[in-house]
Amino acid sequence: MANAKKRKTFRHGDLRNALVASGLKMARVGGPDAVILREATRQAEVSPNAAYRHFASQAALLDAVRSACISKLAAAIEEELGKIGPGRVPKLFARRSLRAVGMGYLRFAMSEPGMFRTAFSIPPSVHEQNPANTASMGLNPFQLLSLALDRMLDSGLLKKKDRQDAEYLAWSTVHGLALLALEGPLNEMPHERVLALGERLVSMVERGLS
Amino acid sequence: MANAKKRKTFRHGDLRNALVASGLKMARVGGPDAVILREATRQAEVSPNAAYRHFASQAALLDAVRSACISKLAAAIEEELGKIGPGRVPKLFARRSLRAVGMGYLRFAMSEPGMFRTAFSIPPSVHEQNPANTASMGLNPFQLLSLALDRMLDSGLLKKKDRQDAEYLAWSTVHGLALLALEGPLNEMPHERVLALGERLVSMVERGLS
DNA sequence: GATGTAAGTAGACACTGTACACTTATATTA
DNA sequence: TAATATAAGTGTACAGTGTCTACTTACATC
Repeated sequence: MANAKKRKTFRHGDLRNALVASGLKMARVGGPDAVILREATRQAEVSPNAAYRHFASQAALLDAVRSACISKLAAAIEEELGKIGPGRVPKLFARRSLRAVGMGYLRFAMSEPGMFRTAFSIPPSVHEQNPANTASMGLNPFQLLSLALDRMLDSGLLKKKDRQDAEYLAWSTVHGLALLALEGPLNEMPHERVLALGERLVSMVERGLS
Repeated sequence: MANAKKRKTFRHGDLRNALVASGLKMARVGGPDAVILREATRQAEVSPNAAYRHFASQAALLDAVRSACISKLAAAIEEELGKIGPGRVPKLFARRSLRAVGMGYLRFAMSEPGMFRTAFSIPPSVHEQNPANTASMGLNPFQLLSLALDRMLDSGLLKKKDRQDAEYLAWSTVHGLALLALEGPLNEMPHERVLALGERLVSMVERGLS
């Protein structure tokens, strides 16, 4: 935890990354409101104002932390996608893709609530292609969802007229459940039950979209 | 805005309500984070610590403000429910009820983002029957949704086996869309378009639930 | 009319973000 | 190599926040 090596040089060397790492740690534990600039500098054993050489404000630091969180989310979804086979039967493949995205999203929300809340705490533009938001496939969570929906379309499970804006409909459902469970009235519901609801939810989307 | 009558008595007389009213005003403009205790006391022309005679902490004040927000949401949903007729045709009535609840919810979120965000900023228990959360029908938003779903069940639109926990599924969808639009990546989407998506979403729920 | 108590005030403290002026050591250049 | 420009640190200070402790005021009650 504590940076073992006491800095002997005047320069820190990697302060920006150190601050983001500390911020991410705080976000993980307490969500966006827990990302506190002074604490980050404290952990880096640096004066508070040193942060201002790398971030214009604590909001800017939080921005960087948020990107890191979104990237972790993308990674979680990718992992879920990776679990399904190569997809010889198109319709099955498409259905499993959609399910993987939805459940990967929910599972991340349940296991990393702080990061999840941070990821969505402040409006980043959907279409902004921030490389920091992606994982190994180079796609952000939204784009991974689009991918799954395209598979639905290609396999004939989704009609062309229903494809438009389907991202938003699907996204709304899992995002809503995640937030109700994390910082909403369902926060006392056990995670397994939330995930079970998630399964029903994804099924509902599958049936309801077309 | 400014309380015209300068208090001549030592006692304020109605400080608790004044603080909640100020808090509500702040929440309306800036969401939960804008509810600032000292500012509330300032508006009431009272010393900061006077608040502590009525609230144990600023979190307690925020709690009261949140309840007020939830109550406003319930009122908005009730209004939407009131617009549909007395319901001679059961299935039509049920469908319209569900739609009214969903769209009332979304419309409130779009027109009163600050209050909406405040309403869901911190976990209140679902089942706690706080009278402060209800409007004229004595039902909180969740219970209004249950009512609509019961109408679906009674009219035969929903099978008994699908009725269980259907609240959570339906709620997730509109809640998710609302938050994506308010403080999520869809915050640049025009409100009319969000509401249009909402219509599709409610249809999806209707088809997907059963 | 004395007195207990609810509702206010006064002052202090730790914590936050951040502005301004300063210093230090590295990088660039003459 | 020596001079210097600059990036990356420090120190001090300030306003704003929530909240603790001790004091005061005036209403209610006996």
